[in-house]
Amino acid sequence: MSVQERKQRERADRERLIVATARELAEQQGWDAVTTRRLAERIEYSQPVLYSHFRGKREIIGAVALEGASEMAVAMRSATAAASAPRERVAALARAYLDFADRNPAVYDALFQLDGGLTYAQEDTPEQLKDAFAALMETLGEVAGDGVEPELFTEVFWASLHGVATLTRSGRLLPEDAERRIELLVDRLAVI
Amino acid sequence: MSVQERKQRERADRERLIVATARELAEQQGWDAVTTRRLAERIEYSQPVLYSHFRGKREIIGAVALEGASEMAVAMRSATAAASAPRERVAALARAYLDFADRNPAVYDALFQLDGGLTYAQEDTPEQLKDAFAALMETLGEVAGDGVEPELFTEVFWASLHGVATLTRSGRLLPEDAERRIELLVDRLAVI
DNA sequence: CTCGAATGCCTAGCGCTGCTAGGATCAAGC
DNA sequence: GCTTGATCCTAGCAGCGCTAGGCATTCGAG
Repeated sequence: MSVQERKQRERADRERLIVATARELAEQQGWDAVTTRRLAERIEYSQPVLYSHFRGKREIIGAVALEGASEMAVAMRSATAAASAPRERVAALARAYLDFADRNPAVYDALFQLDGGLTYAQEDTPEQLKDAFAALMETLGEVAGDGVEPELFTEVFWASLHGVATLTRSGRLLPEDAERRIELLVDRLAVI
Repeated sequence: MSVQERKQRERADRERLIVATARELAEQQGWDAVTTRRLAERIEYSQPVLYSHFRGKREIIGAVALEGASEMAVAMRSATAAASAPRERVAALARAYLDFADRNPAVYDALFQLDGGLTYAQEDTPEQLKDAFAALMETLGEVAGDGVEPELFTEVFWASLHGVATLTRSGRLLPEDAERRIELLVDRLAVI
């Protein structure tokens, strides 16, 4: 039995290596540079090995996305934990969100721009994604305002942050006014 | 001279044909299906002809984007012209924006998701893009609220709409609550 | 201990992509 | 009538995601 266990462990290790390497490569040179050939070379296996772990490139993106969702949830919760007043918590959340997108563009793309084969906003949505949304809602739910469902409010706030994040990174918004945009969003959307 | 003029005219016609065909193909089957081979076949010329008009696929996407920007500006202006009260104008604008994104997903991608080699928010930004932003600002500038620059407010509102548009289309937001999201955004962001 | 079965991995290759070099064809100008 | 230049095509390059097929190695049964 011990031999089988070792093999399973090694296989799991290799799978983690694939995901970590894909992520690293994507952060360094963008997702376009993450080709199955380059990825295989970096993990020092042949291409077909990738397909014994994942159905294809899409699933590898999905794996990076799930990893990123967990990290993002942690980042947002720890940012909001430090603030006590609701308004400051929301601002801290918004900053944490945009900061994560800024520091981990490839992970952010895997999560919200690319097709990682994941389902969102459904029952079979992966736990990591549900939890990241839950992390948003924990802070945003209490500033939704009367008669507005926390879910709906969270979606709208999230969409706004997402718009700012993506338009900024693609050069469609200039980064200079980032902080002022956050302030405006928080002040207008959140009901204190 | 007349011969040369005819040739120039034919060349311009062919360029329009390329852009129109690329757009059509993208709307029908997505941008991934717009390959230089397929595009060349549809316009009944060989591949290299495309490169005598555009530097590459990216520039073709950019051309579709510029065309789309003009149409979007028209759509937004005609939608807001019908409404008299500021609040209704803003709501009409938001609906027109999201409606355009919904009806012309490939064009919207060319404009705001893909790399069409265009510059945004700069001096050398193409007129069509500046004008589309101007169309937004015409309506949004008057509900920015005291002490908030119309430009900044327009950017934030636009980013929010963009977030809703992209997250909805990629299945990350469910389309059912679309109208309620619009109402919430308008009510909270716009200062009447 | 031996031998067939199963596993793990690699080489090679398919059909596709964006893009380009080089040659054929045809019209314009002297 | 010949040359020159523009126009367009065929053919091909390197790289892409993905997979078929075969070679070792390891495992389990006799």
